[in-house]
Amino acid sequence: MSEDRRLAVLRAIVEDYVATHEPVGSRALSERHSLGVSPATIRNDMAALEDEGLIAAPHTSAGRIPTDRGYRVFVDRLSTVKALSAPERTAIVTFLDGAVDLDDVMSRTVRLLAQLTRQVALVQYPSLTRSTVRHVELVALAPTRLLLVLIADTGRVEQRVVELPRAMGDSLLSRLRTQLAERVDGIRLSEVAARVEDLAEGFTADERAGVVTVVATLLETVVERHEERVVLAGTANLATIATDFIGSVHPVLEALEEQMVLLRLLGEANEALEGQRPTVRIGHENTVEGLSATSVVSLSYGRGEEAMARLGVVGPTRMDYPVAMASVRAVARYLGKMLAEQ
Amino acid sequence: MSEDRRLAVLRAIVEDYVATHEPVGSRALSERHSLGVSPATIRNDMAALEDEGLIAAPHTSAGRIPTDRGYRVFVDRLSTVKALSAPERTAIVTFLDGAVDLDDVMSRTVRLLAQLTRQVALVQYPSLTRSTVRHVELVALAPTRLLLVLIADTGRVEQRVVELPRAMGDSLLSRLRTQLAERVDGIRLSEVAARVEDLAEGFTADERAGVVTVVATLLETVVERHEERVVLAGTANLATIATDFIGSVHPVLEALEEQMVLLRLLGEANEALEGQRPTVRIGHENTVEGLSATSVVSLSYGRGEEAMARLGVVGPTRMDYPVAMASVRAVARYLGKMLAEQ
DNA sequence: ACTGGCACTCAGTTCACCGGAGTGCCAACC
DNA sequence: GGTTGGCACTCCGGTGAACTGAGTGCCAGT
Repeated sequence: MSEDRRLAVLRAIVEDYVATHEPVGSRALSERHSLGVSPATIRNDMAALEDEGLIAAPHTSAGRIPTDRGYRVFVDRLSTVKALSAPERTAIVTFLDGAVDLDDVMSRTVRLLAQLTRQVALVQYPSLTRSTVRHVELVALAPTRLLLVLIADTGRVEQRVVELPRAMGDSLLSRLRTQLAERVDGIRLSEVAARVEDLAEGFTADERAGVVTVVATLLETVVERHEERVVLAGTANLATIATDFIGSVHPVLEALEEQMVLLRLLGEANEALEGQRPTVRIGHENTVEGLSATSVVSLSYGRGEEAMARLGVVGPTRMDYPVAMASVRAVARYLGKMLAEQ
Repeated sequence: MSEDRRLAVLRAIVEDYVATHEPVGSRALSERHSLGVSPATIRNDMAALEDEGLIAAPHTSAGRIPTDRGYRVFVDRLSTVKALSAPERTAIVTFLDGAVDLDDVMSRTVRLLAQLTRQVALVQYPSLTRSTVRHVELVALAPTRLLLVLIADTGRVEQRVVELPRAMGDSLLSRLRTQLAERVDGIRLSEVAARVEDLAEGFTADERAGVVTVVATLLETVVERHEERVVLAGTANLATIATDFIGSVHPVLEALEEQMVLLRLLGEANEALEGQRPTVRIGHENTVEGLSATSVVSLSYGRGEEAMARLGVVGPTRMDYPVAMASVRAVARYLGKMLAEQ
């Protein structure tokens, strides 16, 4: 009993099951795939695969369905990330070009990915800490109130209202503005803290209270995990495949409404981008409660070599992994390219 | 046969049906409500209500359920918008206070409303055209590239990258900045166009090309319907009540993913705020395809007298209208108050 | 090592049956 | 005239028996 054929049988089972959503039996397999052996032989292989824990039968006289471990083997050893078709690639380009600002880019990207994969898509905003400051602006709203606007080179804009302990004159404001610009424009967000900690020293005792407040707000903006924003689309795709989820769509939808959960699903952005294969987390490998029947395919995107954030799709374990992986990779690449051009 | 009692029967039917989700019969009614008459009499009333088209029987020997018209009468004539309970009111305050910026306010508001009503909640961003300009800022990104940042008094920030036909010097840039600030700071967005149309006249022929580009981008930012942003939460609540929707949740989720649809659902913000009762659109009254089995309860919110945008909830026709209306009103009021303080 | 044959298992469907909830109507009552 | 109890009728939904068919596991033969 050759190892090769057994894996071929596993692949056939995964492919058929993903296509039909029904347990697949030995006869159907021998008819639809050219395995060159009879159903009886396939049954022997299936028994072996079942012993290995790669497939399972929902009940005695039904066909087999892949287990999470079966999908794992399929993803790791039996599938290649194929390229997208030409129409799909042009779809990506036409869909994403013409976005007017970062919000627009993100929302188009997530909808595109949902449409390509027919799954729920997630896209994380470019990480603030991994980008650089394009400009920091202070706008006077009232005598004791400023608006602090931080613009990152990815196009991302963060703003905070600053309540000053006392009024700040125009001249102080413009000096502060200049000083801030000198110190942080063009600097990586992660280094901003170090650059501004002694900023107040250049000001008189009178002025310091206001300056300190501004600096504190700036640090807050830079550090905060609020930076990690994730947008999501395609929840309607959950409904069509609801039958898979044992307890209906509810727990899944619920989990997906939590930003924290989305972040955990996507995982950490890794530094090296080149040659990355999408990360696939299958079923129980996923530690988020309520999502143990789903898989996540995700990948970092970024400019050049450097990862900025992640994007991916969430779907039932019996999703079409090759398509999902190909789409995720293609979209991540194009998005990275777009952000680099900005 | 008194009109009053017939309406009391209708009210009882609506209330019971909303509570149990099951057709309600005459016996159950006489037991659970003190109508003071026997089931037989109630049956007579029910027959009359059915003739009027306010209730219907799913089949011969079942109880009755309200029709869309029945809900209409219930909402218009039989229900008052009761005040929220004290814990609910404190929940609103604690939930919304501590938001750091407008995005945060919007996302907290929509989640709050979803939680209070256990429905899908919608909140529209404060309309740009109805607010005033707090500040317009130009940030040089590159010799031929500017970032135009428009900050509205609601805290809303819009940004656009401007590609200049030729490089713009520092002095021109700062003159342009000053001129812009003079003309539009503190002005209603709707009047910005009129204020800047002749801006280029104050510049030399050389300078004009750049100025015109900036002005054009500003107008685009101000006019665009892109301004109408709607956030949504609570889609998980759809799943628990999925049984109501004939064709499952799918068409509903799909419709809710379209921004345009959300806007149509919420409707136009009306000018007068005071004493407003939430607008209720019931079942087929709703023209959006795929949502003919849902109702929408919505209301304008704003600062002082003036409406800025709308918020509301979407749910099955058999939702608890009094609760939905009360929650929508309370949240709209508090949100208006918060934005006024900014 | 592969194959055909065969007995066995078990989900899902169909069908008939029954109980219960609810109605509509009628005759009696106040 | 409005209200009530009584009663025949309808029809949904649940239960259980019988049947079908897909699929398996195993064995003996090649």
